[in-house]
Parts: sequence; structure tokens; C-alpha cells
Amino acid sequence: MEKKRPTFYTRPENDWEKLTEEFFARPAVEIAPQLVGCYLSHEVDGEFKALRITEVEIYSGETDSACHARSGRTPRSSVLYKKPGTLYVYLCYGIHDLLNIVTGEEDYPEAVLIRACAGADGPGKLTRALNITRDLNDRSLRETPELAFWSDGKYHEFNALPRVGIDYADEADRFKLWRFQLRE
DNA sequence: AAAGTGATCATG
DNA sequence: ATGATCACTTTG
Repeated sequence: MEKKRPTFYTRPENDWEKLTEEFFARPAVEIAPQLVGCYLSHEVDGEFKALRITEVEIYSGETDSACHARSGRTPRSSVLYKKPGTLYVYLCYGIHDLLNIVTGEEDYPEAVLIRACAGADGPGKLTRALNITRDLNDRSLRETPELAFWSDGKYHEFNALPRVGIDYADEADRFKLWRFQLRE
């Protein structure tokens, strides 16, 4: 079977505006829906590649039994407690690097997972497509100009759905509508 | 349906 | 030190 690859934007479009750390300094429930329809770019070896974000998820707080901070601060989860705009990239199932961005107040552990982009349908696929790896973990957006989020300033309709892949979590958390999907 | 893959964290 | 677990993808 032939491998289908996403079509990348190779430069920022005129109507794109880069999101600053200030954007992420609000609760994840407020930010996540606004991130849907935005663009994620990564520049490696001078090559700019961007994709449109089509799906995101929230992981929020020590009381969220699906969140990596469910057991409090650990070496891994400590990144979630950092400043909004900090990148949290971790290895999932031994194979996939998953990209999150920390939101909300410092010391409150929450982040938005980038779950899918147009043409890269899956959190592990989009990081692969954009060459995003764990060496961006714990980096602040400000100190990492090669990675950026962009808004086109428009409002995009979205669906709110339960999160995926968290069967182990408590029932109440499994049913939370913390996945946001771009509506076609 | 099930393997592949390895960091992480709770347990002892 | 050990082992179960896991915010996934691909293959059959």
C-alpha cells in the first residue's frame, strides 16, 4: 500500500498570527477549542513545515485520573507544573512522541494534547510528520522559535467529545467532553 | 486482534 | 531491581 503523506505549508500564510505564551496563560478548557483550526509549525534544518490542527485534548489537574499529574509531581509530570507555553513531549508506548503544551497558571498541572492535524491523523503521526521529538520537552515556546502555533484569527466550529485511549481512568473522567475536533 | 516498543512509576 | 502499565500505530 502506498504511504500517503500530508501536504505541508512551507511558509506562514499572510493572515497567520503567532500565538505567544500569553495565549496559553488561561485555563485549558478555554484554550483548547480555540486551538482547533490553528496551525502548528516546526522548522528543522531551515525547512519550515506546518499543518492545520484538527483535534486536541485536555489533561487537567491532579484530580483528572487520566492526567500524568494524577500522582502529583514526578520527574515526568513536573513539566506540567511549569509556566504556560512550556512544551511537554513524552514517549508513548515506547514508540511515539506526543506533543502537549502547558496551559493555565504556573503550578497548576494541565496541558493540551495535539491529537491530530490535517493529513496526519493521530498524535504520534503528526509529531512524526513534523519531526517533533522529546528533545523539545520542557522547553518554553519563547525559547523555541523553531516551533510555533499560529491563528488565522477566524472562529472555527468544533465538536466536543470524550477523550481517547484512557480506559484505565475513572468513569467521570472518561466521560468528560475534553476532546475538541474541528467541524467540517 | 495483537504485536511492537521502551520510559515511567509503584512496589518491594 | 523488577514488572505492569501506557494520552499509539501498523499489520494481519
